[in-house]
Amino acid sequence: MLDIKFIKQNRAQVEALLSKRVDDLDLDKVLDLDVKSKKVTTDLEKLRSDRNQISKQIGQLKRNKEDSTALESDVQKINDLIKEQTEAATSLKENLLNELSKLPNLPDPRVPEGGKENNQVVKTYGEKPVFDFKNKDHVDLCTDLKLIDYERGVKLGGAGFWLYTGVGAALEWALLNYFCTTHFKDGYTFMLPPHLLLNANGYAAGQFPKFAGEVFHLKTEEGDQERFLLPTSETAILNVYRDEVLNEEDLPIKAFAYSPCYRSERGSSRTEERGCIRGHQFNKVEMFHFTKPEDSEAALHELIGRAEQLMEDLGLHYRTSLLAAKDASASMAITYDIEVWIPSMGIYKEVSSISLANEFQARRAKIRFKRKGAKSTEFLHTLNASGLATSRLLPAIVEQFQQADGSVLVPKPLQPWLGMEVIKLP
RNA sequence: GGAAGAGUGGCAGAGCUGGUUUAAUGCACCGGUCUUGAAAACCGACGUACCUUAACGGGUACCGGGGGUUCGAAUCCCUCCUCUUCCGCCA
Repeated sequence: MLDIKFIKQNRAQVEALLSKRVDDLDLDKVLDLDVKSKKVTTDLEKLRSDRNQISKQIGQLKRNKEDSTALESDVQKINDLIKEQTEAATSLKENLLNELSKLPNLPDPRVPEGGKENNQVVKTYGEKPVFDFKNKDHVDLCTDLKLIDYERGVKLGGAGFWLYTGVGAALEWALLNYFCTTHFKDGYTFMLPPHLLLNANGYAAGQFPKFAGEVFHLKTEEGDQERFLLPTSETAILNVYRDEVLNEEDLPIKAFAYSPCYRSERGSSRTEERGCIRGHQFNKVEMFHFTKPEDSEAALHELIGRAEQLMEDLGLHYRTSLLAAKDASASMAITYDIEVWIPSMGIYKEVSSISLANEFQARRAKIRFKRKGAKSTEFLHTLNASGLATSRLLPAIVEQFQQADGSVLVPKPLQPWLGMEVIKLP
């Protein structure tokens, strides 16, 4: 969420930046609501102040056994006004918050305008494999090698689910293990969060109300708190410190988590995304930083470097792009995507998204920190990066490393886990 | 699942028969005096958010969350959440 004060004081700048990602930008609405809301609030506080004062006088009169009925009826009148004003103030504040949370984050000046077509490739690693035989797509490869059972997966979970079996399950697990071990060794705090999150966490992360349709909601019995299945562990990690004030020396906090990601993906299934390119459940290791504002730029580069290193260790051909304003998530100031080459599709598919939110997420989740000796608190900066999403890597690995005889070479770092260098046809 | 108890400022802990308590007191932290320095002692400051003011300052809200009673709620009532202890069930 943006700071209404900042919008007020830097209107021209905010308009220039936001128009990169919003077409019909109209700041008048929020600014107007803010003025009205402040006016009503000030009036209301004055009334309350009056009431508090008179009530004290009543207390004094009562203690002295004197008559206070005149004052009591005065307060009664004030209370009627307070009731009216409270309703007005509440509704104005709600509207303001509502309008304010519709605004996306201010894009970083480096971010190109417009949509996808303006994404800038900033790095390419490796080369597209050239096959001197008829290469298969990952669905055929996974089926022939008995890595994934698509049909029985659908039997279990319905469309959009698959079942890892045998070496396939081991390969997926090896990837997750490799990533988690790497982050753990590098001093990141390992977190295994609950997969069912309270709705409050969805609001703080900005998923709700806008993207409420994209997650699985859990119907609960009356009286229970509403929960949803996490769409990414980013939602969980961000909320770990929700409503807290951290000390300067606690920062930076570098954490990572593994969880399946559950997404409803309504209306987004496409034939070219068969197999496990897009499903309702996929595995992802997520890195997260909470930093002081002055340290967030360095953290962004650390995260990009880490995600790229994992790709390079696996030997996969990929590219890194700086996303254009409209292609990136609205809460982020700047986002880089790492995309892996899927030979059968002839395109690159996202396996990591590395983003800097600045204080946008922290403001919404109320995560602050206090500098040593400082009087007041500041919002900290948050960054997140997949490191990495495995369910798209497995298809990339089998496709990029397939051999003429139908076997697949296992990337070096995974060989110890699997106990094999080649996955052969059964 | 059943029963009982409890949730107060960084921590501990009063207040909880409603109104001089603006949330006492202690500890911690911070500033100062003293000291060669430190400790001790003493003095002072010491929550968060928002509104208002050029500034000093003033105001409002917050005692787990929400709602209610009242002129007035940390204090009374309702409800939800969390924790502790005991019983039951259980991977």
